[in-house]
Amino acid sequence: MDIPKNLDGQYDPADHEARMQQAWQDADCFNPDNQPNVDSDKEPFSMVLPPPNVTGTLHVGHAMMVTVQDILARYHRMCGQETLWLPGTDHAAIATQSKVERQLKEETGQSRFDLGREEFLKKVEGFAVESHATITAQLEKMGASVDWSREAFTLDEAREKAVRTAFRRMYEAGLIYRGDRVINWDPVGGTTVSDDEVDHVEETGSFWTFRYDADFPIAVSTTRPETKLGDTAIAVHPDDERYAEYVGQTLEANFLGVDLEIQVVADDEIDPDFGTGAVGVTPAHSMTDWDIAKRHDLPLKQVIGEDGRMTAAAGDFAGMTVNEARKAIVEKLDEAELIEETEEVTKNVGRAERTDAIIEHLPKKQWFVNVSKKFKVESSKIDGIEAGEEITLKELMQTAVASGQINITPDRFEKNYNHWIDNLRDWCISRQIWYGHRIPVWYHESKCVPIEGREEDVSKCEPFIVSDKSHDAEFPCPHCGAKYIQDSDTLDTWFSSGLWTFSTLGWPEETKDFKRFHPTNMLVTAYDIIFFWVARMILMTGFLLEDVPFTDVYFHGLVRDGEGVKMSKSLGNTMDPVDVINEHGADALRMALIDGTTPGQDSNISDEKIKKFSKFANKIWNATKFVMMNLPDSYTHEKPAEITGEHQAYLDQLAAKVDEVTANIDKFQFNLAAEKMYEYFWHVFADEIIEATKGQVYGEDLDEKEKASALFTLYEILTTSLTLLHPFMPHLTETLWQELPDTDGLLTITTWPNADKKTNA
RNA sequence: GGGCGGUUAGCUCAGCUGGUAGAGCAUCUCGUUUACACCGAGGAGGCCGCAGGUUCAAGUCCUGCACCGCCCACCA
Repeated sequence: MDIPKNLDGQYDPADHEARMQQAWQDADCFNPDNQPNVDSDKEPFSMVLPPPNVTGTLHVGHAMMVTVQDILARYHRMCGQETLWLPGTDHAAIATQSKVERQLKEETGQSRFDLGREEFLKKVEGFAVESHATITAQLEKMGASVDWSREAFTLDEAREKAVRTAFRRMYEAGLIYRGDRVINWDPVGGTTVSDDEVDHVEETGSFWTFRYDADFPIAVSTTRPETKLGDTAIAVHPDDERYAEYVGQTLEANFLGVDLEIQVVADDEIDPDFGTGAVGVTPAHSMTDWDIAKRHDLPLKQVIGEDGRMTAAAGDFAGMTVNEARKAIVEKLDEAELIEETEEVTKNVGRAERTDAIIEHLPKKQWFVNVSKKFKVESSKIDGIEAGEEITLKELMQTAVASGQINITPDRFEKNYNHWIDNLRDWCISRQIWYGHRIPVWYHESKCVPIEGREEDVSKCEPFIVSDKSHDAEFPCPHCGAKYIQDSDTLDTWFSSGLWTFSTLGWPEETKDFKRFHPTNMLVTAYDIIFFWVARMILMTGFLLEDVPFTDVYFHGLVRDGEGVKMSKSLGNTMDPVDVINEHGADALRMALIDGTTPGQDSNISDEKIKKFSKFANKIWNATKFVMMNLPDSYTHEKPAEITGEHQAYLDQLAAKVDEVTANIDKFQFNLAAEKMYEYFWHVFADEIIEATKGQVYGEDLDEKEKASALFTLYEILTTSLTLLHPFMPHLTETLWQELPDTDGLLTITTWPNADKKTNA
C-alpha cells in the first residue's frame, strides 16, 4: 500500500496547527452552548482564564498556565461534560498606566498631567487595544480551547457594573470605609499602593543612636533620622526600670531648631534589649508607630510630603528631599555632639513593585476594606459557616479553605495562605491613578467642601453618595442644585479581578451562565499571585455570594530558562511562545512545559526539551502513517471474531494505560500522564508492538485471521493513544484523526476512552 | 526572625499511597530493515546532600544538620 498522500514526509506543525484551530472555531465546539458531545448526566466543568495584563505580550509562564488549563478543558470536554473556559484580559491599572507614562515620557517628554485625564486615558486605552490583539492571537496560537464568545475585560461595561455593585454592598455592610491611616506612598507613581505591591530589598545603612537635644534624658535609635522630626512620643517597655520615672510625662525637646513635645508611654510591644530600649514614635511615617499612637492616643505630625520632600513642619529642613534632610540632620547632630553611636546595619527598604521608587509611609485619607470587622452571613453556601453567623472576612477566607471546600494543589501552599491572612491588615483599595474603575462615590460639593458665598439649604442633601448606578462624573443634587462630584481616585486593580469568576458570568444579574457555571471548578495560576488574587477572589466571593469562587486551585511553578535562570528582558533569556511555536509547533511547546514538572515547582524550559517533543510528534506522525499504509482501502474498525492471545495482551496493556493516564489527570499529575504516554507510544507501541506485527500485516504467506487481529489491534491502540494525547498535543492528534479512515467528526469532541467509568466526572 | 522548596547518572529533571534506581541531552559500540536517521539494537555511567531512627524492606516515612533558592515580617 502507498504512503497516504497527506502524511508524506515529516510532520511540519506549521502546515496543520492553524488549520486545526480553524476547524475547531468553525465547529464552535468550545462554546458550551454548541458543544455536541454533552452528557446531560454529568456536571458541567468551568474555569476562567486568569486574565493576562494588557501591558504587552504573553511569555512562557503564561504558556504554562494556558497549557495546564487547556489539558483540563479538553479532557473534561471529551469526558462529555459541558465545558466552559472563559477568556479575558485585565486592565492592570498601575502596571498599564505606568508603562504608558514611561512611553509618553520617552517619546514626548510629557507627563500624564501635561495631557490631562481624558487625553491620557485615550492613550492608555489605545495601548490596551493593541496589547489585547497580540494576546488573543497568542492564545489562539497555543491552541487554547477558550470560548471567545464570552470574552470579558476587567474594565468593560458589564464588569464596571459588577464592581460598583460590589463596592456598594460592601460599603453598606460597613466593610468598606474611608479613613485616615498611614499608607504606602509611591512618590514616583504618585499613588498609594497596597502592602502586597511593596517589595522589600535588603540594603545597608547606618543606625544612629542620638538625643533630640543635649538636655534630653533619653536616647533613641533610628535608621531614618529625618522622620524623627515627626516624633510625638517615646515608647518603652512597661517593666523597663531605666525609664519608669518618665512614663506618663510629656517632655519638651528642641530637635535642631524644631520644637517637639514628646509623651513617654509604656507599651508591651517594645523590646527593652534592642537599641536603647526606648523608641522614638513617629505616628505619621511608620505603620507600627501608627499602631502605637492609636493605642495611646498620640498626636500625629507629618514631616514628609507626597512629593518626597520635607514639609513646613520640618523647620530648617523643609523643602529638602528625604535623602538631603537625612544627610543634613546627621551632620548637624554630629556637630552638636548628640550622636552617641553609629552602627552599620542591613535594613529592608520597601520599593514600589512597578516604579521601583522607595516607599514613603504617609498619613492619608483612603478607602479600605476592613478585614477584621464582623458581618452577618445571610445564607451561607460555605462549608463551616452557618447562616446567620457573624464572621470577619479573615475568618471567612480561612474557613473556605480549612473546611476542604476549596482544595489547593500542592497543599503546602495552604500554610502560606493561612499565614498571610493571619498577618493581614485592612486592604487599601484606592489609588491616585487614572486608569481603572473610578471609585463609585460622589461627594456633595457644598456639604463636603463648603463653598464660600453659597447659602443653599443643604439639610436634605447627603454628604456623599455611594452608587451602583451609572452616573456622570458630576451630576446635580436634586435638593439644592449644587453638584455631586465623583471621587477622583480609582480602585486597586485586584478589586475588579477579585470578582472575575462571577463578573464574567453576568453577575449581578442572575444569568443562566451564572447559575450553571458558578462556582467554577478550577483555578489554575502561578503561585506568585496567591495573595494578590486567589485570596482576594475568596474574600470577594465569600462576602458577595456567600460562596466559594472555585473548588480546586492548581498552582504551577515559575518557568526559567534552560540553565535555571529566571527569565528577564535585561538578561535577554526570555522566550516568546510564538517564536517557539513557529519553529517547533505549539504541541511540542506544551509537552515541553509539562514534562518533568510538578505542581508548584519552578521548572526550566530549554530548546533541548522542546526538540524532544517535536521529535515525538514526528514519531506519532510516522507510526500513524505506518498503520494507515497497511490498512485496506475501505477499512472499517470492527472487532474481528478472533483476537490472538498476543494481541489481546497488547489490548489489555492499553486498557491499563488508559486507566493510569486518566487517574494521573484526575490527580493533576500532568507530568506523569505525559511521560507515560511518551514512553508507551514510543517504546511500547512503536518499538515493540509495531515491530512485532510487521511480519503479520505485510509480506508473503500471511495468516489472514492473524492479520485482521493485528490490524484491529494496531488501529485500536493508535486511535486510543491519539485520544489520550489530545489534551496534551491537540493539533497533531486532530490532524491525524482527520486522516484516519474510520473516525467520526472532530477528535476534540470524541469521547474519552473510559469516560463511562468515571462517576463524578 | 518565622515559613516553604530543592539537594537522584556529566547536564536538566521525573520517581503517585515505602519492595532490589528512570527519561531527555551528552558519551561509547553496531546497524543505509520498504513508518520514522527527528531512526533502530546494545553499552557505560548513581554510597538518591550528611548523620541518626522506624521497618523484614527507605530515594520514598520520622528527627537533626549542611548548602542553594524562594516567600512572609519595616527590631525602632
